[in-house]
Amino acid sequence: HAKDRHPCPGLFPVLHPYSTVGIRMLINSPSFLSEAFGYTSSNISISLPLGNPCLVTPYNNIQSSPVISVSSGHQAMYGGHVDSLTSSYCLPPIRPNGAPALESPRIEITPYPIGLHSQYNQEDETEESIPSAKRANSIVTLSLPNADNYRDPSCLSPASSLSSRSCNSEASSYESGYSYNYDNSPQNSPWQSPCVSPKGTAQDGLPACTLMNSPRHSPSTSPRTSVTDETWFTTRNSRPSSHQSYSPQHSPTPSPQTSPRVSVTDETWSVTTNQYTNSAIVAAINALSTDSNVDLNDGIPMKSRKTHNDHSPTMSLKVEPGGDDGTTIPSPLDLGVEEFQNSRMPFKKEHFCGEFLSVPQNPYTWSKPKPYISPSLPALDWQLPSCSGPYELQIEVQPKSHHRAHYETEGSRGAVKASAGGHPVVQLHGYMENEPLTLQLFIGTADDRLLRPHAFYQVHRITGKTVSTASHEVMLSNTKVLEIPLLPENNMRAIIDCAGILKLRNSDIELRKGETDIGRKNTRVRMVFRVHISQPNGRTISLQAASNPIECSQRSAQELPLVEKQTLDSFAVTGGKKMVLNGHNFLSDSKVIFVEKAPDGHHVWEMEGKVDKDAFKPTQLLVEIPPYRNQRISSPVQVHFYVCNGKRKRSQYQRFTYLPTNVPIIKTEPTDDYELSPICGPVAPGLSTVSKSFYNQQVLTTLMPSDPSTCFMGSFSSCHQRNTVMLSGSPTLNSNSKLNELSSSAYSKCLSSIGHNQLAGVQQPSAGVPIIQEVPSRAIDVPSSSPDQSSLIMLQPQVSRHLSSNSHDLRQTLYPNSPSSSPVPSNTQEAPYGQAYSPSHSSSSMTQGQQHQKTPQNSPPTNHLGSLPGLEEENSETSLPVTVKREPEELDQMYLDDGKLRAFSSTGLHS
DNA sequence: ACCCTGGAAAGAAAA
DNA sequence: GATTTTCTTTCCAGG
Repeated sequence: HAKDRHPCPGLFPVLHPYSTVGIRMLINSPSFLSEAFGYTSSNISISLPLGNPCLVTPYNNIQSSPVISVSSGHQAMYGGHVDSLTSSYCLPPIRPNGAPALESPRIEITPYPIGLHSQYNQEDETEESIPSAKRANSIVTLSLPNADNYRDPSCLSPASSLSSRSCNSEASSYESGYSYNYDNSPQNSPWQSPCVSPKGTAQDGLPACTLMNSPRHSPSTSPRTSVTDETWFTTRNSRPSSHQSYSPQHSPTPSPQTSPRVSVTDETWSVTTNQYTNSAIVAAINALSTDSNVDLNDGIPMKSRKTHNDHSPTMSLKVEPGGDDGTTIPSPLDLGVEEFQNSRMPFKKEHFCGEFLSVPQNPYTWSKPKPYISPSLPALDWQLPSCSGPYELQIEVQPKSHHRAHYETEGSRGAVKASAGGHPVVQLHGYMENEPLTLQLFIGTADDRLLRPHAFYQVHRITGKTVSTASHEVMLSNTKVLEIPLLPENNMRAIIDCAGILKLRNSDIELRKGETDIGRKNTRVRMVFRVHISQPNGRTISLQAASNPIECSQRSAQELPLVEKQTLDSFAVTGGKKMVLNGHNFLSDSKVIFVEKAPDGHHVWEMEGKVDKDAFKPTQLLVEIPPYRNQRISSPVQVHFYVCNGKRKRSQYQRFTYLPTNVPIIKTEPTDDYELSPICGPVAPGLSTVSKSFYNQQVLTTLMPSDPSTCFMGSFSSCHQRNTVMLSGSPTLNSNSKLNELSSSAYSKCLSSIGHNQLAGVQQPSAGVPIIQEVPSRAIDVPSSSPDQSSLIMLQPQVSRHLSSNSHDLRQTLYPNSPSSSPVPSNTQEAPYGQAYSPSHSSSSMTQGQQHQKTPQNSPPTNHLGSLPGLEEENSETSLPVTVKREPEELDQMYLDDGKLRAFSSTGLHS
């Protein structure tokens, strides 16, 4: 029935005729998986339009069997699978205290048609066939904006948001990658969303649960459907934002392959590579461990935005100019909805029906279990090493330090370029197989905290004659990921000329339910590249490399001083030597300020270096290193400096190390430091060593505690252990250095996951949620005094102290340009943040521990990140004093309260 | 007819 | 609470 009537069957909610099919698909399809995860992690609420009988039926079915299993499966996954994870990252030990909590997954059915509404609405708009009643329902809720993907999935009703996500990203990715199994089932789509067990088979309980929410899914799955999706998006978008190039995956056929160079066709590419699968998996994982918590459960966004409301009704689609490549089929987004439909609808329908039916029939389609087998791909906010075993993912050519991102209301501002002209280049070394891989690219943060997807920026796919590299988009959680083929024939090297950067309006993102970051002055990003390499043993090695920071705001790029290079990384405490700084936006009266900060953020010392005004150039400064405050340090002291053009025009902190005079000045210090980074990624030429090392170090400190007992307890420790086991067990990861990396990543993951959990707990207090239960307990506990929390507390305190202790000025000093202005670390990242930022003893100890484990090469001679030699050097040179930082009160607030306001207050803005 | 861009006005938010 | 600054987002216009 649906099929006949609707051009876009996928959108159509009615399932029963195919209910069986739909279920099947759910189970098998990766997309489901992801979705399932997403749901699992967060509360699952299914919103049914009561008025709609059709829908009800399907739902019922779903609920009966599949649904319940979902949660359980989830757990199973966590508990059991973790150990067996193939990839190098570690899964967060999500397992709640006892399993029981999870046991009863709940699905809430809300009376109002929230979830569906959005989709339905669109349909309505698009198609008249939908029953009026239905429409009415849906319409009511539809207010949410479309582009939710980016903006606030959270804002959307739970169902809708989920669906949207899954559709966009994971599902789509699968499509392309795996045969079109999914394509066909427009109808599934709605059901798909829910669940698929990661392992396909495995998880005992994991049957799929199907939520119907996402009408979109279906669409996305099938190429043509994509049209609908796009349509959907467009319609929904409050603004013309249309650009968001959602389309990518939508058009399976169209995909990237078009590029001349790449011989690979979509199918080849995707199929050959498991990547897609991976991405799906990743998405799933993300949903689970990461984002899902945040957005899902709350169905309706607490905060409503004006923008959203406006649009819903409008169909105005922004039309993207053309299909990506000439070859590719225009994606729905690209075409106006109508246009698209006209051109494709017929095709779609047929296709749809046919495919849909066929899917179930063809057992083989589902046969590809690989994805399921290794369901775990690291979430995007996990910290991954850039090299492992023989493999190394390297950014051969770094992007320019400035790239003006475009708004949705603008046209594209082109691809990110390299500073020397041309475009960034990424290469995977050590890969000898003949199978192409997929290089993933997303826009990550460049602040002081751990790398994670940037909430306010998205990678934007650039296409056209000038673009030589094929690519296609996938949405993972709220992050758009560009997938680029890495071909053996190209030496596993890719020229990234197909990636631009889209800026999302701060107001849109900040309204997201789980978003704690603020967009203001948070304009620096990094291009993050990932590759997942399947090993013969079934494992998957995931590598990641992040570019140098890229300033994306027009204004900042024009005004803020930027240090790209410094000729000295360290010098004797006596100072006096001149150092050349290369960068941008230097003024004749620019000042170079050296500062030393205490772990708590206080400025222990601040000194201006003499700038040689005669030698001044807009891109170069000559500064004399000032003498350190303490001429008798016995070990190197880490300080920072920044270029200041005025009150609020400061560069980021650059690292500098003062060396004891009695010790020969070895410049290797910084280098070592740099190398230390868990991310063994080599520094790309032209990189700002300083910044790079800084980042790396952060990660290191944060992520690689050698002694878990010291820093992490409870869940953390367990995580640690688990990781260790995994690592040792994995052949590929045997090298010490690798271990480090892995462990670090594992840690980070753990941390981040914790953060998420907390977040979830905080923000998603809703009792009804099954999956989240674990989260809440943990999250809530943290602030309280439970042993396990110690770890958190340690981390937290630093953070809070850090922030709180600083007066306004301090804060600024600490985080000059960085988003830091948003003192509030997202819950998710707080722990790491704290550690990373203010190296505490614990962190240092961690480092040491690391050293033991690690290869000598990696261990820096002395890396007193946390200690203040100047102050404590006397006694603590070797043995780092253990300082327990606590600010329970603040912590409590931070964790317990949600919202930025809280964070702010607790962070000491008030101070 | 577009796509890029650089500029900059108009708005919004923070100081 | 008013005013000034700073930063963001939307527009324009030229290549």
